[in-house]
Amino acid sequence: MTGLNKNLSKSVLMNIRELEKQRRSKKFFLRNAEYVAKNILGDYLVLRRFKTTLVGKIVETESYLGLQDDASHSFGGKITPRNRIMYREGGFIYIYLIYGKFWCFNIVVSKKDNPQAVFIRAIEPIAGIETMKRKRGLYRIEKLTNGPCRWTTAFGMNRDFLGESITSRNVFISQGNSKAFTVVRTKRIGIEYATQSKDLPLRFYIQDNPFISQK
DNA sequence: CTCACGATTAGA
DNA sequence: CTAATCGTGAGA
Repeated sequence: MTGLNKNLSKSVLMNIRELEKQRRSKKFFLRNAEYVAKNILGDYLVLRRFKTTLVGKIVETESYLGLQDDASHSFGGKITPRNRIMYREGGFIYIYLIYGKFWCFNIVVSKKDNPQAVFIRAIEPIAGIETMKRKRGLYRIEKLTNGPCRWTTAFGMNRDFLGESITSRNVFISQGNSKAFTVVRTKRIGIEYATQSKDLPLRFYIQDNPFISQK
């Protein structure tokens, strides 16, 4: 816990201008899903709304490769009203409801008609923590954002964000100021239905980060 | 129109 | 371990 508190207080020193200066460009999201998933670890997800700004460090991601990946919603070129956004060029939000109550947040990446996505599985809370606690109805920080639908709840992410840009003034990714960590690579979680691709090592996380999702 | 189910979570 | 909970997508 001591180490965690130290990290948090250090990060809070960042201000919004600093974050804006390092904002990831549209061009960055034209890269493939593996590249983006790996390289946004340590980056900051920034959500500005009304008076509060929520910031979280991205600590766990998965890549979904699209056409050839039977775990992906766009496998085999499938197009539905829900996943249509995946077929646009990278830089948009693909968010969907799961189990009737949770929201899964993805960033569409790669070029138009190459429907790849990066799934953000966990973040470390950095700023706006009181708001996150309130939205989660939970006051212990350890379980605030350590899961794909826990952090989206903490950030108030929902269907309103479907198709929105991830490079806008109010919603963006800011390049991390330190990449001094080890990246662990494993197979993806919760995709047992995918017979061919389920064991591909497409999940990435920051080693020893306390906010990695529990299996 | 019907109906099975999910890139999860909380709670027993 | 299981229930929760509803939009989505496939099929009739």
